Amino acid sequence: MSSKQDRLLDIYRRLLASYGPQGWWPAETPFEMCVGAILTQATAWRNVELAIARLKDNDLLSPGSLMAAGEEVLADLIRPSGYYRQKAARLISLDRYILSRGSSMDWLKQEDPKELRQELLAVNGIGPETADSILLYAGNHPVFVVDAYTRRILHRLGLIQASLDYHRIQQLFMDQLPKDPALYQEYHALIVALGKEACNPKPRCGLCPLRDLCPTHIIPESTIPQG
DNA sequence: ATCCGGACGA
DNA sequence: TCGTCTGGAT
Repeated sequence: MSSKQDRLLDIYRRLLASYGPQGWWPAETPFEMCVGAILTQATAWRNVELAIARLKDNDLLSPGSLMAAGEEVLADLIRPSGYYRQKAARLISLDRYILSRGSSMDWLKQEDPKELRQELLAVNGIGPETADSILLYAGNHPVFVVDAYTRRILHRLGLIQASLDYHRIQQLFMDQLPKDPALYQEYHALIVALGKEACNPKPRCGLCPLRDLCPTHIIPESTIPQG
């Protein structure tokens, strides 16, 4: 029987059964993963793919190459991913940091994730979600990634207040789930799948595999909370 | 018009 | 806490 303790694991099993393994992160190298993490900030992945393809065409997906290209060239290439001036500056900050640590990027998997997190957060353009994404998907560290979908979905499921902060939402997952990076990688990806397919800002509960355990879908439409 | 796999500065 | 950054898809 499922108690309150393993509800998140139960939700995970349902999402996996409905959507299948997502196989995240879609990148060929750790460096490409980090670049994607910056480019996808508040941006649909579809647009990020265009930007990454353009970088790849110009051989700019290796450490050092972004800095060498220069901010303006970079901005022009990543234009389809939006926020292109900000993100060009952020990619250069990222590249500088990676060069300072070693371009093989082995350190990302080998060093203490708590120390790495502090360093990442000190880089311009890397906030909590981006830092944790890099730790989880490029470093294979057991750090759960929280994004806007995660907060919205948990709130609609009645599991948290909409105002609960990043760290506490992260703790909720990490307290209830085994510290397994493969599990965290798949779970976050499945949450994003649910957020895209069904749990939109205007929820499409008819498509939702969790609707039978969600209090939101039985509320009349006019009173559905918009948070 | 609305919404995207946020972060930063005021 | 809020305004801003920006293009692309629906």
